[in-house]
Amino acid sequence: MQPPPATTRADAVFTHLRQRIVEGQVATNTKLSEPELAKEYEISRSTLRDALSRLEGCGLLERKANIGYRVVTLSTSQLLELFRVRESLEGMACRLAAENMTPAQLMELKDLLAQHQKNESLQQGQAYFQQEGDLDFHFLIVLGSANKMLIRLLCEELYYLVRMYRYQFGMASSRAKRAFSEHHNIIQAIEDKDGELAEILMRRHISASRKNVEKRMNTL
Amino acid sequence: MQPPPATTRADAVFTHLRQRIVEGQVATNTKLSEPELAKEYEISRSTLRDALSRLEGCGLLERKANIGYRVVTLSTSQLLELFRVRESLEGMACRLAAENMTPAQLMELKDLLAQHQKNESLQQGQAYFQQEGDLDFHFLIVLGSANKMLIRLLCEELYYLVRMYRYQFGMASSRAKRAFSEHHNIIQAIEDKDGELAEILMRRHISASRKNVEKRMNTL
DNA sequence: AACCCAAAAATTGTCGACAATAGGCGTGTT
DNA sequence: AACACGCCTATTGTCGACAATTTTTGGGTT
Repeated sequence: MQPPPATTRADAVFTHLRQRIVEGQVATNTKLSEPELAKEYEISRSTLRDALSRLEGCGLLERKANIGYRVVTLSTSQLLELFRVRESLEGMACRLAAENMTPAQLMELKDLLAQHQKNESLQQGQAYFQQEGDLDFHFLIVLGSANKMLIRLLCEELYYLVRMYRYQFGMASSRAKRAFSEHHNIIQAIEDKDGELAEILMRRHISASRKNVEKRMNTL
Repeated sequence: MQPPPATTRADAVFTHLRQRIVEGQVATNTKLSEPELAKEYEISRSTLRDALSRLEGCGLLERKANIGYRVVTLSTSQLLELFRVRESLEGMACRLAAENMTPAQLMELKDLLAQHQKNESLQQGQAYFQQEGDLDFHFLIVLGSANKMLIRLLCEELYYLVRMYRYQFGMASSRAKRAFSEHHNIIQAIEDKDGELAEILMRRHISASRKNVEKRMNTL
């Protein structure tokens, strides 16, 4: 079930660079020098460019003709834009998950929630794990939608951006407790096969996150 | 306001190939031979690969390591998946358009509708123009959302797929008249700055299209 | 000192060739 | 005849070098 261990050099560099960018080891808005990066990875520029073009496809890099690649900038306004996109897409994903999720997938989802509850009762301050766990939760629901296009858009494109924002803005969630209970209600709606409600709850869940960020932004 | 006339060779080939694929001149599910295509366009494989990787980013090509690029297959199930994605994304875009559209953009949108009305009253059977016109309508609304991420997802990725399906499945719309009136109501909601209603109407509009396709599929 | 212009340096775009992998073909065995 | 194995061919992955464009640098003028 693991992703195959990078059959090609470009693939390995792609994966590695993606992690570096997401974790902020390559600062946002940095212009990438192809000769420099190629030398660093000890590959040719062709191979590197292959990797870079894929990163562009993930929305992590931007490219201008005759100028080069640049790491995307994470502005607060774009973060809010991302929330809007997630609200709509994940809302739909949740509706479809309620209709299409297999019992095995649902069980996995409930296990994850139970695990979160344990973790939460053990340690309150582990914002990092909670955040990754939150993303796992959303991930499983998207997979449950059984809509390949939705899965590709969210899991292979937008979620890397989401992780990038979380790493760099590090929003320790004061919302953790409430978010957990929202997760619980969402699962209940899915279990009841109530797609309409599931969508509404997911949209509110993400919208509440967005408003939380907006509020935090305004106080700065 | 035109897109700049393809600064680079790869860009020109990208644009040209994209049109060929969208219009079905390169059949779906075709495996692309890099040497062959490079020879046809009289460019090197490197340049071609640059163009191909961008087409992959548009969702028009799929790539497997050590095997190559292949034109995506358009199945009816994937068409229905695409409708679901559009329903959620364009619903959100329409809500945001109601909030953010500039008066100039709104006027442009109303002009487009008026033009459609003239065309429709003149010639009924011009399904092709009606379809492109329909896409223009949706296009303008997405632009009005003022959400760059939404605009990129819809206008630079999904709409090429939409056009591809329309070319190949050629669904002459028996829904044209109703769709037109739905467009009218959507504009009204936007003009009233009623984002909530605008979203609902757009979702219904796309959902109705989806159901129309589903119905047609079942009769085959 | 600020500005503009030209030459130089560096970077991206493009090319053709070699290496590694996948697919097809023929042979041999059961 | 069907299947398995190994070779051969074709395609993709990777490389280094050249061409075109951009950026920097330096000098000259106002």
